Amino acid sequence: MLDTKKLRNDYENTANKLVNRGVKQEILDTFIALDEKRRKLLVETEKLKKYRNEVSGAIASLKRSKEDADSKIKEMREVGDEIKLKDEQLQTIDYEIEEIASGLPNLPHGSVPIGNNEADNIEVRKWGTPRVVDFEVKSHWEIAELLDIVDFERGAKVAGSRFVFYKGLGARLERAIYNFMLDLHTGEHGYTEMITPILVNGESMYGTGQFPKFKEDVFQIEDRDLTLIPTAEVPLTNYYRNEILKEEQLPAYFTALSPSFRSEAGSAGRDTRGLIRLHQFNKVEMVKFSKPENSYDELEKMTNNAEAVLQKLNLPYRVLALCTGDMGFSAAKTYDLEVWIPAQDVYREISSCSNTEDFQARRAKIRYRDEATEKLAYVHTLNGSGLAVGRTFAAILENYQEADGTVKIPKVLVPYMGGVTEIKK
RNA sequence: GGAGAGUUGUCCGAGCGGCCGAAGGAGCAUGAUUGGAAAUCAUGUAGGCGGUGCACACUGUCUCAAGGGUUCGAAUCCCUUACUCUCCGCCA
Repeated sequence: MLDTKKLRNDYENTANKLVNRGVKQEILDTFIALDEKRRKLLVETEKLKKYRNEVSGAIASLKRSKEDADSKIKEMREVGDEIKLKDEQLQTIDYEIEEIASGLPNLPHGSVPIGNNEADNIEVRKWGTPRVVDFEVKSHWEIAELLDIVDFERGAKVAGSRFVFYKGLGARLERAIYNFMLDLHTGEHGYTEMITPILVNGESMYGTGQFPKFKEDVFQIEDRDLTLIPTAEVPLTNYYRNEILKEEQLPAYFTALSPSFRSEAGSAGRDTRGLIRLHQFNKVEMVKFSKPENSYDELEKMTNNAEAVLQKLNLPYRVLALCTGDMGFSAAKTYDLEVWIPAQDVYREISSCSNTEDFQARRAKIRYRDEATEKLAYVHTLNGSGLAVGRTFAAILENYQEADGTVKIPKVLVPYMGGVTEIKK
């Protein structure tokens, strides 16, 4: 949730930034008008309530001294009706305000490049050199089918399109990849491993910003307030929802492997083949809770943590700073990691690391007690993939393929593969 | 799934329809004491949304799981939902 006071107190500037992120000016104007209306009504209502409280007190003392209070009670009946009426009006306005406010995206950090779409993202750095080979590289799905380690057809039969079976050494490789990632983050980067609920309630989805705006992007359980998580960011960030943390608990680092479910509505025809865009995929997620003054350092560190995975796997990648037009709803700043996919001759997103500042914390009411000021303040929350496992699997197949389709296992994964050094036909 | 008990502040815990934003304790903060600490004593210690004010602040209102209801007035009575615990059933 945006701090809507910013809109009230610094309208010009804030509105500008929001318009840059695609919010319509009229919506903001409506918001301001409603906000003013609300405060006026609130003052009126509270005056009435004050009066009621005073008279109720008087009635109480009359009753105690056994005096007659009937006329006052009668009057208060009318005041009560009036209060009820105004409260209802207020509730309607509150609802309208909430509807607008909950749909407003986060404000970009000052360091975020201004731009409209992914073409305006800035490459921050590049790591590794794509391998030069003297044979025609195959796509990862060709390799996977050749080696019989991913079964796309039966995935479609059993569940539907965009679902797969990993099979044999394929399943083993997937498992090796995420165990490697988890060990790295817990062992060297200081994260606490979690296994989270995979179904969460609507309040959690609201807390991280998926609801109410992005309901059509997820799978929901019929007739129950349960949604399949689109990312472990949701349960991990909501872990501390409605809580007040002690300052010494910060920063807190969590990591979790989980399947992630995305309905991918609207992306029909894109990446229909292979492992890039599935309805269900594994992802190792990193989430941090930080004091506001440290959150941007934490973002850099988290991004480095994700990069470490790619470096140890020796997969070429680049880091992008997303521009204002390409960032997600909740983010104040985002770095995307893109891994080299040789068959398509492109870099493809494999991780996204964001600082949401207090945007999610405000929605999810995650605060801490600042010991210096003794005041409560919202924590900053960060999330990043460390990494998307399926896409890592695809990148390994493509970058480690031999002319005959054999795939060498990256050195760091061999122990996780029980000593297997290559997957061949 | 059935029956019962519960959910109060940072935590534990009391609470009669009005004098309850809420006893008591713990924790924390400040001060006294001490060479210093422990112990002891004293004082203070919720948040949301508004209003006035440059600000320190002052002030109104709301909040006792959530949402409704009864009432002049609800932590307290009624209803619904969620969660926790105990017993039974079922189950990996």
